[in-house]
Amino acid sequence: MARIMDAPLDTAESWLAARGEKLTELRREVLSLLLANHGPIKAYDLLAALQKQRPGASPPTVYRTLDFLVAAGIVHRIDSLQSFVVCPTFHAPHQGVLLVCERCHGVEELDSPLWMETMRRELAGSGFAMNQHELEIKGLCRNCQVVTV
Amino acid sequence: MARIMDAPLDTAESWLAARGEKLTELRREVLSLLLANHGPIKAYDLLAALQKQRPGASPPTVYRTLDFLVAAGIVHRIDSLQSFVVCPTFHAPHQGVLLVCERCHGVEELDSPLWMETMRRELAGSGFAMNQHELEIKGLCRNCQVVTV
DNA sequence: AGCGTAATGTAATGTTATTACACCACCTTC
DNA sequence: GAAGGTGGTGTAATAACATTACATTACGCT
Ligand SMILES: [Zn+2]
Ligand SMILES: [Zn+2]
Ligand SMILES: [Zn+2]
Ligand SMILES: [Zn+2]
Repeated sequence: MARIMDAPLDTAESWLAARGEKLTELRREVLSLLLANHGPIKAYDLLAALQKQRPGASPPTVYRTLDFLVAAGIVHRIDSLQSFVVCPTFHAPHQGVLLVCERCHGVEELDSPLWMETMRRELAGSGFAMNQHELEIKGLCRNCQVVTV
Repeated sequence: MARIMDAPLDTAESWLAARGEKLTELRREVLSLLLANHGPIKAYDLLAALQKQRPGASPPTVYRTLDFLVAAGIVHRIDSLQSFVVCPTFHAPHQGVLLVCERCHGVEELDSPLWMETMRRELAGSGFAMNQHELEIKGLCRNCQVVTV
């Protein structure tokens, strides 16, 4: 059961262990649901899914777990969608750019440290210290550019 | 009274007229409050301010007006702060980058079309059509870099 | 066993945003 | 100048998103 999800979960477990933290049963369930969703999910949708297997789950249950996973770098919060998505490369140091489609609400993560470094330098010139971990760019994904509707 | 605010309001009026839209009394009051605030303001804080001079104001009053002003390009919504800020250069075509300080929640708008064009091109390479009007970058402003607290 | 900290449960509340429908002002057309 | 359409606003209710505060449990350590 859920065999296909084991690898990322195990990776998360080691990743957390290296930080002195634990992937508890609750966290495992939440992360599993996040992975199963493919793409960003809203906190309350996640809560609804979680409640199917853990009836007592409440908003704090899911928000606490999300906060933890976000702090650990395993999950990213997408401000423009008020949603959460698993980072595809959380186990490796990276400077991801989150490409958020304004039409289908899909999110793609592009790792381009070189590009980020350029931006960082440009902005430093105007006295602003960019946070290199969570850059969110809105636009249209490849699919959504075609359809105008 | 409010003499200093007249110029931007008048500019907004002409700008809207050119689009076939009107700066009604309500919209004028809301925009005036936004201008008076300097920096981003939350919808419900704006509502509270508005209610002082317009007791019947309710959430739809302010959200409708904000939606209108955002659509007209006069106001920007800051996703990461769930706040709204007047665009300092709405009357001129521009491609602003919103530099959002994660500590003091200040927002600075940097107009750098050249830089934006570079980004647009880079991203187009990966099939993503960036929205050039609302790029939001998180980080620390000049003041907040000093203090670590 | 006794203690301290991390994790979770639970109830209530706070904050942000939308829906639905009523009403009015204004403009156009007949 | 009545009828009808549109845009703008009023009002009530509710939905959606997030946090606080406190109780309880799990678990490693002495
Ligand atoms: Zn990532
Ligand atoms: Zn899309
Ligand atoms: Zn602007
Ligand atoms: Zn600052």
